[in-house]
Amino acid sequence: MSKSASPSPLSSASGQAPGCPSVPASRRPNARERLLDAALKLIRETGYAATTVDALCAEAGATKGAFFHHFASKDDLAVAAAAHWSETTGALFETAPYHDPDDALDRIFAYLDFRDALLAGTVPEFTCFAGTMIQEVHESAPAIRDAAYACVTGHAHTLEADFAEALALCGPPDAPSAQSLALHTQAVLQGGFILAKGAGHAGPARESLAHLRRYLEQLFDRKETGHA
Amino acid sequence: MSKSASPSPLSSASGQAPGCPSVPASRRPNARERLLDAALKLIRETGYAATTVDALCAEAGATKGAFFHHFASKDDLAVAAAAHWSETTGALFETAPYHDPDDALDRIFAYLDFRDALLAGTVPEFTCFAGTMIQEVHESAPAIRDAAYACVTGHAHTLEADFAEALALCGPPDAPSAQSLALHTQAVLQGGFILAKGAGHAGPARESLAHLRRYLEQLFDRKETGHA
DNA sequence: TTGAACATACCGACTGGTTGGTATGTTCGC
DNA sequence: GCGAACATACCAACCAGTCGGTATGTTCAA
Repeated sequence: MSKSASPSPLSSASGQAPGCPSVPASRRPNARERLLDAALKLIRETGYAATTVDALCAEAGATKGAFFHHFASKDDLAVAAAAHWSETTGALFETAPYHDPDDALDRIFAYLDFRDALLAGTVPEFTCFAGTMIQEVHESAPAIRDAAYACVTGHAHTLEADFAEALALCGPPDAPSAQSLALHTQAVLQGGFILAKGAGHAGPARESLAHLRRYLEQLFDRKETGHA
Repeated sequence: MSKSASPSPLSSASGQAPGCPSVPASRRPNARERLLDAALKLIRETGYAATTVDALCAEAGATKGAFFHHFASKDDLAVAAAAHWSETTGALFETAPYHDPDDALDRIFAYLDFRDALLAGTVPEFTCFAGTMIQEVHESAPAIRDAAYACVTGHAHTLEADFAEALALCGPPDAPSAQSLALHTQAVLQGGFILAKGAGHAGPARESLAHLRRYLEQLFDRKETGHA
């Protein structure tokens, strides 16, 4: 995907240590959910291979027994976490206000504004879980790679209708396809995330997003509108 | 960076098993060099954390003793491998023919052609060693992250002069900086690599490169030239 | 020219801590 | 009292890193 997170909605895994007496661990949202949230957090911070099952359990306030009760293996958790990521970010994007404008092109630029606004907080908070996993396991764990890539293409797909509509209204005759544009949008975001990780801040991601905005403004011959 | 590799020049690590009688291991390019080549290959295939020192040694036809004779730690090798990557790809790009055209903008489009031509072979052969490492270690190993990010920015820097010249000749009045354009170029490449890893082939990377070309054509008001 | 002193490059068995995964309970809602 | 949801104890494989040793120079004083 490329779905990134605003600090709050996606950083929900509690770091509560096992043994904390206030709330019995088994009474909080079930261990499966907590383990999935922990996976999103830790894997975005340190990558898949470097995230151990023990660390996942500690972060989630669960035990190994709970882990292997819900997931057949670490890889199995990764696949489930990809689905979890799609759900979480899917909800975030579905209810976001960038769908409001009547004009398709306005919605696209509003989407870019929204993505820019998500570039807040620390690097692991706004970068993409799916992109991180794809890069790490693409050769070694096809099941995880496919699940993570489906997050990306799935999210890109939600942009296609707007691109198609904008293309029909004011696209140039030799325009690329809506699908290609939607995927390129995600590629720019993913690339921006990598540079942001290298730089240690969102700066490069913001700049690439601005270039993408300019590209689309030129492509659709819209020179104003954007506020970013 | 974002330097990627043509199959041949960057896939040089020999997989010769230890004990192969034809050429005594100690007579081939020294163990340090072989270990660095092995690092480029294996880390691009399976990532940094999942690449073990033993696997590196096996790939290089070296022993653990040789490994820790030349490198203080696995992290130390990663930093050295980043420098090695910069040297290897630096030589590839320096001697590439895209510098030939007299016009700066022509050189930029020739660079894009060259990058497109590098998108051959298998995914691990054309993707970027530096980008892979940045994503994995950005939070956990600052020294490696910085070394890898320096590969990217260093390569981007080699494009800045051409962008500056093109900007001066035919850039729009409100154009972005040469530095920002050079960095965005790398972001698009990196993002394309991630999608390519997810898809299992270079297709998405090629498409994003085509979008980048179109962006630059529009920005510099050059509608022909490109062949891609 | 020789040979002691030192340096570099490499070898591979070993270690102690870690890892993913298992085996065997316990708890509790129904 | 039964099965899902956990917990605890444990294990074999694996991992990065160590260490004593060898082979092959290089340096330089006698």
